[in-house]
Amino acid sequence: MATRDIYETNFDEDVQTNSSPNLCPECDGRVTTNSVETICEDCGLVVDEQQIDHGPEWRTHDQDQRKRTGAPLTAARHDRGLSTEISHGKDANGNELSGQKRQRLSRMRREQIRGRFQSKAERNLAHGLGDVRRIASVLELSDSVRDQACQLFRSAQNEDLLRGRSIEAIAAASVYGACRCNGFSWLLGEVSEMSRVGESRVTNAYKTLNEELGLPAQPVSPSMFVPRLASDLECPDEIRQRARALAEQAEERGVTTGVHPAGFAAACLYKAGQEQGKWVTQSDVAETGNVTPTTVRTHHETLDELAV
DNA sequence: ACGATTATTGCGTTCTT
DNA sequence: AAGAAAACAATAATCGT
Repeated sequence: MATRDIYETNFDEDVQTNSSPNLCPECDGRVTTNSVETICEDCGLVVDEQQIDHGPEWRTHDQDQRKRTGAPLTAARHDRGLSTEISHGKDANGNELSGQKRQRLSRMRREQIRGRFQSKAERNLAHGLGDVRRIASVLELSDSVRDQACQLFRSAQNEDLLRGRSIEAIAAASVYGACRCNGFSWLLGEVSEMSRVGESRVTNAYKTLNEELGLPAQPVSPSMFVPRLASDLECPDEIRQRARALAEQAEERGVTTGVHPAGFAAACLYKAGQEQGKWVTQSDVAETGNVTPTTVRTHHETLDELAV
């Protein structure tokens, strides 16, 4: 049951939009398509961007599934890596084999290795996608974002990014990456809390994910964080919108780089409240934003300077 | 509760080996 | 190229009003 669940996919109309041109419109150079975007090899121009839609990989995976013949291998491979090797050339007594038998043995060896490899990969995949789905449901992400996270995990596995890392770390990083690419305000620490691995592992995993896959990820901005804090505080719409405007102004002037988005968003909500007569205290917004009143004060000052 | 001052943490850079 | 370390910015803690 879990298996069926894992292999479900959204094969909607948005998958087959990859009618990417073969030549770069700028310099007529060759273009290559990686898992995220299509770029020109000569000038580096991004010809086509995919929104973390790794549809083609589904297809190849499906083809692999169909190509594999014989009984289901799933439950059959519990060898824990202690696997059988089929040797070359000689039989068990060291005698030479006939050509026909050598051919058969060669074929068997090929099949066995292939089956072993696939079962390992699929175990990882099933485990990882399970984690992805679990974390995504805890964070109450939409199905489309969750599926993007699943695609990210598949890409990570295809790119051989799992070796040396734990599956759960990659899974959490995939979820976080999907959040970042869709403008969600979950922080890495919050996502990693949902997994059973340390935050540093998830950080590492996300870092390599970002580098190797070239995610179109944008940093969590304070303005993105305002709605979340506002709903936690049950804030009036008017103040929320004003706070968001404040945050966007500050971002445009470039004073929010490097600051904790929650801290700055909290300061914006505080200032918006002040403008409408007192609404909440510094410590209140600070608490819901998981920052200290000191941080709120600091950013409140910079907001005041901006308004002058 | 807010403001000011000091302490701590985290993180990108730089310097070594 | 990988690791250590000095330096800086952001955040937290503490105290005073």
